[in-house]
Amino acid sequence: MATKNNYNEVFDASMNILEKITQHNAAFSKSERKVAEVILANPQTAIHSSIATLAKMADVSEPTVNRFCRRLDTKGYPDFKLHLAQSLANGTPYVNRHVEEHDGPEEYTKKIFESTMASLEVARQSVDIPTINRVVDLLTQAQKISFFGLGASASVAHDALNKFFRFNVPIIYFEDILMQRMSCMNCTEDDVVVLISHTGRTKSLVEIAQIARSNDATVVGITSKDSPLGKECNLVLSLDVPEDTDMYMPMASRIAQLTLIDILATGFTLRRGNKFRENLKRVKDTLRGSRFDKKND
Amino acid sequence: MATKNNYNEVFDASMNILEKITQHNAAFSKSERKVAEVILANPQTAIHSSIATLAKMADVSEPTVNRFCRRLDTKGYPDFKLHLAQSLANGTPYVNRHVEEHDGPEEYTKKIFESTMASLEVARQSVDIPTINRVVDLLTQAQKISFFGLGASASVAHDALNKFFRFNVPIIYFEDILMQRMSCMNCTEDDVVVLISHTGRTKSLVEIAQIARSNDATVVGITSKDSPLGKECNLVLSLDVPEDTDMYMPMASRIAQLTLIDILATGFTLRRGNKFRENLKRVKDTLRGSRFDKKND
DNA sequence: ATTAAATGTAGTAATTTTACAACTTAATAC
DNA sequence: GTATTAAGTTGTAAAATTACTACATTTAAT
Repeated sequence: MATKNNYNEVFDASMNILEKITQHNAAFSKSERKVAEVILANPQTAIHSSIATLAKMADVSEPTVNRFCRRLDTKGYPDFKLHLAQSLANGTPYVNRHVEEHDGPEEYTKKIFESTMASLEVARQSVDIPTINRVVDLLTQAQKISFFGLGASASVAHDALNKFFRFNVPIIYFEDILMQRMSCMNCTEDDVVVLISHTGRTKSLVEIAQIARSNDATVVGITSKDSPLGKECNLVLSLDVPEDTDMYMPMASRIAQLTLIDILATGFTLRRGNKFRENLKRVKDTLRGSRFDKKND
Repeated sequence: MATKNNYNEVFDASMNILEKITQHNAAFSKSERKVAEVILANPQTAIHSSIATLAKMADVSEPTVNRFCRRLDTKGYPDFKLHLAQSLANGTPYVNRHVEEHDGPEEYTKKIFESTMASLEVARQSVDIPTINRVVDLLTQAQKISFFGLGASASVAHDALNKFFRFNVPIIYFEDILMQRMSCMNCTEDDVVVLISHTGRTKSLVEIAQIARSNDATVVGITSKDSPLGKECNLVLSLDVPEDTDMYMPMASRIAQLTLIDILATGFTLRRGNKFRENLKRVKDTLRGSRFDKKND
């Protein structure tokens, strides 16, 4: 029981207290709302104030502030301050992170960095570790690995090619739909096909999944679990990243997918051990010839 | 002088307290080190403990804990707890983020996500906003935009193609070195060439920069400022992301580059205004035909 | 052996929390 | 419509917890 509570505590800590305050607003009493306003107006001041100062600022009594804290599932005022401090630490994630029309370069740069980091955090929490482990297992045992994606996900597949190519394993990558199909028709049961699609609704990718499976290949989907593509896959690595629909471009999901590729590549090298690490180093060294030496410029 | 102190305070605040503890280790006294150990061993417990409990855990007296806090430039124990809470909120960035040989899937997944987020934070702080603004300016006025990269940066260029293609502006993208060269020979002064390279030492890319400039095109480098490539560019967008050399693969830098592409694309649409937004929506709508409808599955 | 630094003890000050009383509001009966 | 009561809200004052200060003691260094 103590463990369970502890877990919940951690979970709550990851949730933003400031958002919680705004959401909880209706359930507050008149005086509690006064406290909420003062805190939301200047959270930075709040964490450096004592309960007495804050009570004065909100023009309420000290116990009211205390009751306010408890209503938000904190142990009391000091605990509330701790939660508040954590919320403020995460690059002010309570403010609107969506880019707006009148935003200048400073604003949109900040917002995009922050929303990207936020979606990585979400992705991290949603990703299923056992599945990652199984996929790494499959990849290390595969005789041939294919990476296919279309549109924005094509560049993710491209990146996967770049990474896995260094492992000295046969890697297949095509942008062309027909080539992808033909390649899958030649699959065997020792092959792994990784299909990348944020929505999981791209028709030709779903078809490719079917072709690959009918040839006994193992199909891994980096896509949404309940999508048509997801249903056709042997294993699905899903990333619950809320997509920024404002911009009509997949941004956050693609970064999360790339990070997942990094993770798979890392898992791959770790599984293969030191011998393979040396191989990586050798591949890197061969690139030297095409580069300017660091010391000669 | 007051300003300078203020700046340092801001700097210190943004700096992780846990890292500060480890770095400061030499300056601690014997008992203070005991306190440091207890906190580093279990920071989550520390923020929920009173000064008395913590003192007992470290087997020292309460004032020692208090002195320990002050030595780290905090006002006292409660203030220290606030800083500690903030540090823990940022995805525990104090722990060793480098993947190690014996790491299991849970560990390396966590570490890669965290190090990716951390490098985005570093990138965000290092990026030069006025340069971004100028690059967006150039891109909106360009008659033709080219994106070139090699190796790992090729997929970044690929991604840029995907994004900017939707803007209905002539976009050039080649993976082939010779095609890149030929393309640059046909440049005019209204063209913008964006070259992507983490190291900035890839010979053929430097040559391409020279060719493009000799044809009066504007060359933008997403690369390191002092690199051979950087020196050949009209404008350089540098991202000071410390690369993970352990894995012999560029990971963090590429994510930062992609985020930068997102930012440029966003800046581009914002500059072009609403008329262009509609165009984006149109491009997105045409994709519908190749997709399974969300309601029909 | 002397001095400076480090650590702990005990008392004090600050802060938070609790218990209870006063007040407000809303609902029901008259 | 007014009185009555009950539930909920807010504040006061005292208790409990927590953190801090001054000073004494110990430890280490020269």
